[in-house]
Amino acid sequence: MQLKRLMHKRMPYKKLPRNFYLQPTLHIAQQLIGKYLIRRFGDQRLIGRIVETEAYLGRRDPASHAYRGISKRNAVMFRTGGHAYVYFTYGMHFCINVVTEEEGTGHAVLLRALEPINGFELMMKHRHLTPPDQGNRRPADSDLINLCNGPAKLCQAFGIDRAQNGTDLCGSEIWLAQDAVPAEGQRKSRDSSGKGRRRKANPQENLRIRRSTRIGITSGREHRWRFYVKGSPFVSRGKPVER
DNA sequence: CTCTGGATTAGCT
DNA sequence: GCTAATCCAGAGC
Repeated sequence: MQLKRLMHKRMPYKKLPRNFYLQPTLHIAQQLIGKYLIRRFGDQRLIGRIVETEAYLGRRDPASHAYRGISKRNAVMFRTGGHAYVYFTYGMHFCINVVTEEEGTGHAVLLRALEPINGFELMMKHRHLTPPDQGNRRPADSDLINLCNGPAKLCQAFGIDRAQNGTDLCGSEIWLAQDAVPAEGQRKSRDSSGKGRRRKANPQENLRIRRSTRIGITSGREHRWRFYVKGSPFVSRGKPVER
């Protein structure tokens, strides 16, 4: 399989503003599909396109770390939307959430998988996938697919750990972005061809977004609060809980 | 204080 | 398909 879409074309990215993160969490979880996680790392940028998310709805969600209220571990979840909640799990892994909605709600969206867009070599190095003597070779497709296809994998690839917990995503270390598309009024074409086909500036227009139950949830009735791109080879391998 | 199991992954059968 | 690896938050006593 040729992963030609991995060739990174220079494209302007627009950082998502604070207001984006203050919308309803389920809406954000879906809207994040197709957007980008970007980390400034030294003099380069690691970029991944989000292909899988899960919503966690604070105090009313038994599967959420915020279910039992604020604590030392989850305090960042209760900040205002647009912060990064990074937690440590299974004794060795980190996962990153985007905190959403108003301060005090404890809502968040887990980033579960990314399509690597830029910075493969550094991602591979972080993931310990770089063969020592083959630095300049093009990575194998299987390695690219394995870089960010899980919540802990993408954190490792992006070098995200405890130190990034609480990072303001409206800052300049880690942020989320969308493709910068021309505003409606600035389009060149007048489209007077009579077709009447109005093309909307929608970054998700070519994506087949599906939803399912969340992965790895074993307590309570599970909700269909997971969103992913159908058919993407970059989605994680976890299985939805069906019960 | 001790105990349990987890928003996971890699490696093996 | 199964499970070890390895920390620690939260629960229970």
